[in-house]
Amino acid sequence: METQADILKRTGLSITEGRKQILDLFLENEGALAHADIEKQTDAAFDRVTVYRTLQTFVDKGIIHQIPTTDNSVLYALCKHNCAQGHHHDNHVHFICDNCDKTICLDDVTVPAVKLPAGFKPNKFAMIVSGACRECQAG
Amino acid sequence: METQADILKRTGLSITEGRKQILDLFLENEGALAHADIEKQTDAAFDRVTVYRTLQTFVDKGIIHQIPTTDNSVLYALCKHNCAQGHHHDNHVHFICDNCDKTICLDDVTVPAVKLPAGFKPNKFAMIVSGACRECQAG
DNA sequence: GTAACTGCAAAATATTTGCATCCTT
DNA sequence: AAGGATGCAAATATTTTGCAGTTAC
Repeated sequence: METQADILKRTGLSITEGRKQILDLFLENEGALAHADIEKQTDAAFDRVTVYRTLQTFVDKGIIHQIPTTDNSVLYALCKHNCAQGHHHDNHVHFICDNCDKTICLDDVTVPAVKLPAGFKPNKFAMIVSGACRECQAG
Repeated sequence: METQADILKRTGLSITEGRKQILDLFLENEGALAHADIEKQTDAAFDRVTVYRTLQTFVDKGIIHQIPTTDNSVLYALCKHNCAQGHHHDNHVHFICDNCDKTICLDDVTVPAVKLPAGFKPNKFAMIVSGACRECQAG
């Protein structure tokens, strides 16, 4: 399994305490993270601005990607498959739990095809399903 | 065809100049609108705050709905089918044009079914397709 | 006339930028 | 040592709230 340091090295980024910790959060979490989650889970050890810049850097390098949400908050999740720099392969379904509010990447569920009206040329597909996740369903 | 005044009357809202004009924008536009679009297209005739409150009121009344976008901006579009108050029926596909940036509700394209892993109980489905829209494709 | 709506001011929140300092390589 | 990364301050942008004045019904 690739560690945080491996990922940083592979993408040509300096290995710093902040990047390691933030990357760890993504590696440990099944769900997606918001900027606020990261501040909270790192106990505000890093400047708010550093978190912004780190997330932007990770997106640029193809380490994480932004997730579209129904409530228009900004969420990020690891790119589990091979995302080249600036070209994300993010064609899996995202699940948002109505109960615990977690956003989960269903990496194995690809977005189904859909037939568009004449004249539309599709390029990228995204799909968001909301409902009860495994934990909240079981509980 | 229902006019802006009809819609306001039907939903029990006072008919004011601002609401009529903002509603007109939605009725005239195929695409979805952002807060900034509305300010621009009304020549800032109304207070920024009024626009925020008007949009919120319309969402509450089921006249418009928020659209999830891949770049996490906030967009609104008319509810063309029957959206009861606080309960939107928004199960059609949204199309975002990579070229002209318009967001279009494909009302006739319903979100396709998808098979989720065991343990997930789906409730609502949303789908966003990006690419070239009719106009940008033709041109 | 009364309740609902609007505008203004201001607060709260979110994001970006510049620059000096510090850390990684 | 050099370039990149961080922290702080501050600028900018976005959204919310309170309240007084105005308008729709």
